[in-house]
Amino acid sequence: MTSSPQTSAFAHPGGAAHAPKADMDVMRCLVCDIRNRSLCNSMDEEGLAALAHSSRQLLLPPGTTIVEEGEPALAFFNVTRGTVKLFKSLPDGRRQITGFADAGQFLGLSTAQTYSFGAETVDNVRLCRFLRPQLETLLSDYPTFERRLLAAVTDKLAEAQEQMLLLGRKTAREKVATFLLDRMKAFHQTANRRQEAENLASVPMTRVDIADYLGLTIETVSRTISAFRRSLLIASAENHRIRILSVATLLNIASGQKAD
Amino acid sequence: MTSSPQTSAFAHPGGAAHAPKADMDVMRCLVCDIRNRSLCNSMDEEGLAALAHSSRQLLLPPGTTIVEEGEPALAFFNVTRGTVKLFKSLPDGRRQITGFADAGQFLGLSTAQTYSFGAETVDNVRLCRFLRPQLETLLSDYPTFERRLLAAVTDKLAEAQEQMLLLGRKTAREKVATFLLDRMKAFHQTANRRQEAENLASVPMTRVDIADYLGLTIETVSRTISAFRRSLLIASAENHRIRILSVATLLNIASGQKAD
DNA sequence: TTGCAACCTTGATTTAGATCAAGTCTGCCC
DNA sequence: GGGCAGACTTGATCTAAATCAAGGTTGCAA
Repeated sequence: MTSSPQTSAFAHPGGAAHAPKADMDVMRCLVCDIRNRSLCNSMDEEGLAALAHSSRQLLLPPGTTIVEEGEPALAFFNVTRGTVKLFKSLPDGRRQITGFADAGQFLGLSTAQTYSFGAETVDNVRLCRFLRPQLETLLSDYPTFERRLLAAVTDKLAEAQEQMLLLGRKTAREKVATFLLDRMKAFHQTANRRQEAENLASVPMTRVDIADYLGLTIETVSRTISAFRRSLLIASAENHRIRILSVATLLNIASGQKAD
Repeated sequence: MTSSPQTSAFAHPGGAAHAPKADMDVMRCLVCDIRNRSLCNSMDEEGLAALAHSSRQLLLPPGTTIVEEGEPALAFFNVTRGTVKLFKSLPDGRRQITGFADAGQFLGLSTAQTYSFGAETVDNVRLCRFLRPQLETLLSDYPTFERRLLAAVTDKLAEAQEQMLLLGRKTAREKVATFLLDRMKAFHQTANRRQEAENLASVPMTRVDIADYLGLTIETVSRTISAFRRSLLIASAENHRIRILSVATLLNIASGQKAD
């Protein structure tokens, strides 16, 4: 059910950017291309230098374990490229993906000693790792950063509630329609040139991941996507993308009005 | 599906405690019996006075609307007695209860202009209402309070992820077992005398609410509880309580090991 | 003390989605 | 360019939980 983890964010020193330490490091956050869509947009220039100083950048291939369920919660992460999946599992292996963190999203918060969830890269991922003590210093030193994090966690909670509505009360058809629209929104938010993103959804994850995210089986996901394609609501595009041909119809389906 | 709201937390001035304003109000938080199990335990004596000053206490009967989906997010609440249900709905009336807030829990956070969820009392509820500007002042003036809120929201997010696992991947039997154990934990945390709470779960909500919380129908909830009762895993107790006769077995069931 | 409304339980039947079972497609390594 | 592995699709069948359909309980109000 889970693709086999190949490496870990901790046992992967080679993954860190091997740029000349001193000078480059002060600049990293200042020149970050997705800074404005992340937590880091709460920082002034001095704060950005502090962020760069408090974190290390990691480059990870697909299938890499970032966080392991039950392991000590040592770090906090900010995704700056690619997509990460977060999940929880039952002892017998059943798995629920609780969310996908795309560029600009954070992960790894925990008040417990250990992580209550796992996290793994979906594709090639770049992220900034903050060790806990350093994160806490940042929160204390930069109140605007802390306020921004509070807002970000509040948003994540609202997202989680939306996903509970999906998991508990939506049909397979409604779930898949919602998912495709969400992936379109995610692509809009991370794509650099807006034009090319028009009506495109980024779907770098496998059917297994989609099924584990929507509380379905891979067969049901596949059948439902095929049905949408047959109805000309969507079409395949290159690079793990899907083109949404009728946003309006999909919106209707996603919210329970059964238009086809 | 929803019990008809009778009143609202805003159109209910009579619900506020009608104690002599000045003196009593400074004391309210200082003498609060569940303070230590809530956000407010982050405050020193001066902070408690500020809390009392920034909030109003409300007493609300069962079925009262506290927060309405889509309405302006004007206030933040701290439950100090009773149980509140939080939910989201689809246009056709399908509903998902995303959580129950018992005494000591907060509700009403939002970064948007409007609430993305509804909230309604389950039984007789006492809560403290903070208007937004006043909450923001508190967060700025009392960094320990803000840090405590961040931790509380982080915990809520972890809870939400656990609930997604339940909704997406657990069977009806596993869902109900998990629910009963959670209600036992909730009762332990809010009961004043620990002894009497031993193995008791507080279940003030109806079957409709339980079904909407677990993503099931009322019939399935009823049948599953009946089956547990027949297997002597649980027994009814007075006052909307259920006695858990075998915590260990229920724990096994809840986590997917199918012991009966 | 009776009547009613809200809530809950139990049984019979149906069904959406799971499971079981073949294929097909894609890209990649030799 | 042939073979193979991993990912995806499609069809046939099964089943857990939904739906449909009665009743039974409880507590309150007249």
